[in-house]
Amino acid sequence: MKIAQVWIEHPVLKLDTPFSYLADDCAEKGKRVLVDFNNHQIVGFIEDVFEYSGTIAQFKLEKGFDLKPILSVIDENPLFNDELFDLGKWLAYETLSPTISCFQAMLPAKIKPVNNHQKIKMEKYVHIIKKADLNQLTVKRQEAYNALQFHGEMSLSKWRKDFASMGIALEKLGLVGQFEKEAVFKEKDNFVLSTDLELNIYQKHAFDEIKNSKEDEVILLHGVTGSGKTEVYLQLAKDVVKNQKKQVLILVPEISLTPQMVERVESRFGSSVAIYHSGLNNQEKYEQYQRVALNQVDIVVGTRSAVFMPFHNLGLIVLDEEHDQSYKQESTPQYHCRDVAIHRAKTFHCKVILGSATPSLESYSRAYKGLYKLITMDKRVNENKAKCTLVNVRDAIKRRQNPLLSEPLLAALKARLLRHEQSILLLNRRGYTPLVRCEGCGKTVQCPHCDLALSYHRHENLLKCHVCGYQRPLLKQCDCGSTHFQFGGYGTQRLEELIQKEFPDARILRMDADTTSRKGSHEKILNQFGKGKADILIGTQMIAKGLDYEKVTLVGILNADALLQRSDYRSVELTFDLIAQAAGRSGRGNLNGEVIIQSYDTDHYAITAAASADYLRFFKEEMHYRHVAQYPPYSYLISIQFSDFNQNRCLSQCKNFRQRLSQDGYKVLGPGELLKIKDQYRYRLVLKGKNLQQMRKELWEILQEVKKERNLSDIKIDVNPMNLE
DNA sequence: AGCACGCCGACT
DNA sequence: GTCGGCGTGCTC
Repeated sequence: MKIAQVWIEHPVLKLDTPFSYLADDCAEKGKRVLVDFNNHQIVGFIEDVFEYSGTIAQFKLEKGFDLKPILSVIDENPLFNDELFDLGKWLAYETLSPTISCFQAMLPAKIKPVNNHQKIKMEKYVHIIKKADLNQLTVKRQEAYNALQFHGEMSLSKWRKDFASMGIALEKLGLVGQFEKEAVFKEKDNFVLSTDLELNIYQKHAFDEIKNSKEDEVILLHGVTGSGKTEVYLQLAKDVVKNQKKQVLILVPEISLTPQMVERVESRFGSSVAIYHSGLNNQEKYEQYQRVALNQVDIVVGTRSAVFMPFHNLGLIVLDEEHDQSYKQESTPQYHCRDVAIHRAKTFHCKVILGSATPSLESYSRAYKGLYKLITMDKRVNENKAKCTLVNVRDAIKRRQNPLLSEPLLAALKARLLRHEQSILLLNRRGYTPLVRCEGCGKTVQCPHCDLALSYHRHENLLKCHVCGYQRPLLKQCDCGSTHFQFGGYGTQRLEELIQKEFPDARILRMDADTTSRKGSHEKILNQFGKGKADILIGTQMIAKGLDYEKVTLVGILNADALLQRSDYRSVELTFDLIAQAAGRSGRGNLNGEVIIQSYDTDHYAITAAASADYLRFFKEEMHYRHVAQYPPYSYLISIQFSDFNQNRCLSQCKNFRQRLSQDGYKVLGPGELLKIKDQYRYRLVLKGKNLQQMRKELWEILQEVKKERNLSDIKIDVNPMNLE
């Protein structure tokens, strides 16, 4: 008899092990199955199938549990080949997360091995089921019959449209029958194809260097904003597709997968492109996934999860804006897209290009050490550079100017309005005011579920928690009896109001989590701005990246050092990235750009280096601090976070866990108390050491033991966490 | 996480 | 007598 090892999605998967079921011949590695588990029908994923020579009774004697049969095998063909299967197993160990969660993350929603699996959309088709004697048909019916015979099959809708009543007649005669088929992606055919742009000498140099590099090399392409990296990617991609007959994967952050970008790739490669991003619905994602699985596309452009596409023969991976935070998945499995890309490239023996104007310190230091090949492009294509002005907010306040809109910024805005040019203002805080304080008792209004202040949103007259989403109306009276509240700080809503007051005629668009909550509203706002329907775009960090509008000649960064005040070891790097990226939005066209940076601290190297677009200076300064504190890239971190509504249990389990760690070759920081979120108390340990493999191995072994215990607080592991706030 | 099993209190 | 309270333990 055959026994299948099946991964299931169930809380007992805390012990990350597959369960055994009695299998039939259809059962095969990589297929989904329906099984009975504790009187529940659930979906599982087959790890492997093996022959067992004994009986069920003998099996029970040997292993101590009964064997139930697989109820049904869901898939006709395995969802994974060996490469993808191994990738999933590798990912589970790499991120120390449940194997089934990795398989789930790798597949589009329609075919995830989850319990409430979805229906795949079917479409009706017609084909000939009985050969006709043409002489017995009218001329019109013959036409319809011949057309169908020529095509073999036709979608029912096209059949009905083209041959209406004749079609129905043929069906009634029993000559033509309907059948169902999976809906497939309808290819567009109206591509406006364009040819390659001519590369300048810097682009040509980069192109040649990459083309001539070793087969499985990782290349860091450090190119300033506007240096024309995309054109280099596209021409390399074309080379791989045309000359090597292999596929290319281009990964981009969510935010930069704009219609402009899609258009650009499609104009080069036409219908052989698959686009994969969060804007697609589940059916569309499934269709794109199938196109890749069936080897129908040469190029995939997609966000993080596209790194798991079922390629057959991958020839190149491009990871654009490689420093971008959105490449890290913040829910289980907490993988970094870059790590997966590099791992897959190794199995396919293909090159990886990491591109960025502000590379992550990890990547740049590896390139610096020679582990990656470093290629630099430091000239903008249009050769002009934005003029950068630093405004010290302290001085502005002394001169009785508005701390949010200093005189130089107001003057610059006014000038753009007069010249009909556009401006972008970045304020990394949404809402009206981030703080509401009672004047009677002096308390700030807190979220009842989190250790955080509620933000005031004036349009809806609501107080909102930006972490858990809790909201309530602003009460007229505080518990202490006072009816006076003080509104502190500035959010994007208040900024919008302020600017409208200053410039009553200006057309303003605001883009933040509040105005983009509905699907597609993001694109809508950008589209309007792109078409020149607004003069000023106000937004949070979501407007800092990727936008490329010719008419934008002013970028204002209003609270440049807000991020610096965070305690996180990465906050300086984030500040630099944000400012450098935002500044890169100005003067993309032929007009000269200007950037105004307002900050309390105008001497901090993250701000001055970003203002002068000096990555290397920033890199050296920041590496010095990382070295002193032994933070990445000088060490590796693993965060172990405990959360529980019971504070004592949470803390004691955290402490217990710490006891188990040998601290051999690494340090343990903590338990550190984190802010309460959604009524969950949180404590965290952080491992810090140079030997990641060894830390991971020990942690894996401890987790195997710990997870056998009952009444466990929730444990979340993050290998190489991107933030430690 | 569910859900059965089990052993004690107050009810038609 | 028995209905049901929720502590405990198990799931191929």
